[in-house]
Order: sequence, then C-alpha cells, then structure tokens
Amino acid sequence: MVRKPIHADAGANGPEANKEKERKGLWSPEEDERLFAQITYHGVSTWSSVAQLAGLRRSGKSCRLRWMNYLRPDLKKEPISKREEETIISLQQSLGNRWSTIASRMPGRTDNEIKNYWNSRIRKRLNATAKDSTAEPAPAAARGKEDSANATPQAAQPTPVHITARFPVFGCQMLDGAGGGMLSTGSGSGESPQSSTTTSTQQNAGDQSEPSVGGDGGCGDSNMLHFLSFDDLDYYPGDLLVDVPGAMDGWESQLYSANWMSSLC
DNA sequence: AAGACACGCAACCGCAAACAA
DNA sequence: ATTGTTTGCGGTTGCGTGTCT
Repeated sequence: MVRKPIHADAGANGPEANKEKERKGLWSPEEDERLFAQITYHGVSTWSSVAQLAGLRRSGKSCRLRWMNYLRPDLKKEPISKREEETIISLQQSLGNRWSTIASRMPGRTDNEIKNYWNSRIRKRLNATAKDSTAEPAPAAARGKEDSANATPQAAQPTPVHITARFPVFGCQMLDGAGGGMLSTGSGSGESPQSSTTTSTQQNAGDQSEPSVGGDGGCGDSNMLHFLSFDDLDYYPGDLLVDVPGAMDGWESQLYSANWMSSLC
C-alpha cells in the first residue's frame, strides 16, 4: 500500500508557515530524489549535514530513517515470506524485541518493517494461539537487553543466512565521511515475479558463487556507494566490505530510475 | 451505497549510547 | 571530567485503504 503523500507544504498556510521549520510527515518524491542523490553522490558525513546539503527541511534523524527504511538500494520490496516469518519468530524468541539485531540477520529487511510485521500480524496470531493453548512459551520480548549476552549460541553468533540465486544480495558501502564503514547489506529481489528490484543476476540458476558486479554507467563521483550482488552464498552480516568502484552506476540506472521511481507514483 | 471498523505502514517521539569538543 | 551533539533503537501514533455490516 502506498499512501498518498500529505506533503508538509500542505500546512504551509497555517500558523507555522512563517517559521522556517522542519518538515514532517510523509516524504514527497522530490524529497526522496534529493536525499537519494545526495547520499549516492556525496555520501554521509553527518545526517544533519545530509539534510542541509540536499536542501531538505528535514531533520537529520528523519533523513536517516527515510534512507534506512525506504531508499536504501538493498531493501527487499516484496512481502515477507513464510520462511522469513519463521525466522522472525525464531529470532524474536531468542533475542526479544531487538528489532535491529533481528533485521541485521535478515538481509533486505528493516527493523521497522520487522517490528511492524510483528506487531500487526505475528503477535496477534501468537496471542490468539496462546489463548487456545496455554502451553505457548512466553515471548522473550519482556526480557531486558542484558539477555543478549545469554542468548542461545545459535542466535548470538552471526549465523549464515543462505541465499539462493533467487535472492541476489547487495552490499553497499559508504566510503565518504567519518569512518567509511559498512552502511548496509541485504538482498535485492525475491521470489515474487513482480519484484521491484530485478537484476541481471536474478535469473541465474544458482550455480554461480562469485560476486557479480552491476553494470557500469558514467555518472557522479566514483566511490560513494560501492555495490555488489551475489548469486548464491552464505551471507554473514557485516562481511561484505568489498570495494568495487563504479559498480553502483549500473544499479542506479536500472533500479532507481526504472523501478524505484515508478513505485513512488 | 454508505458508514464503521480493522489493518498495515510510514514516520514521529523519547531515550540512551557513542562520540567530539 | 563535563557538556553538547549525533546516531541508533524501540515504542507508539496517525492516516490511508480495504473489508465488513
């Protein structure tokens, strides 16, 4: 479901109009475009500077959230699958409501997405079944953060998530700004035939294990976002720090323009 | 057909940790 | 050591859409 944007300008005639205040509410396609371009070509030093340099009247916090939850190129667009749901339930049992940790083990999914999914669907379902049979073990949500150290070894270690050829994995690395660390990793498209993030590797049969690089284009700074896809691999979150200058250019033209932008309309 | 209700999602809020000056 | 700033996280809310009556 895509909500119609209530652009913050709509309230510009209100009492707040004269204040050069931060915008709130849904993001317009133009704002998305600006933020995306800013981060793609110039990277992130601090989020507040991103907002400023992109000419957005948004808080850095808001920009970060928008990028993390929506604009990041490695996000899966298709609905959460049954298998992913099982993973969420399993991880929630062992980790509690530590959504970011859970998300880090589910490439292409955001903590917000998982949290929403849990709150709107799984929790209700589990509550319903718990009423039916009181044998249902209590979720670990109530446990404190200190439990993270006591989590099961299986959950505490970065267990590999096997990704088949149908789930090309992308790694993005911000090289600009402080640290230049891994910004995000995740899987591109999924089993859904109408997946919005089709790549050239999507149709592979799964017999390739070498990283494949997106096509090359010719725009922008060379190394702000470095971008990879893998056809078939065991994925350890945080492992994909591979530097392939120019790799994102092909992705940008293929995904951002053709699919991502159309999904906004 | 219309209103009420439920659902799903995007985004905000408040807090705490990490970091810088 | 202290203070201010930034980032990251989880909880919560608001609103558009779909479904039911």
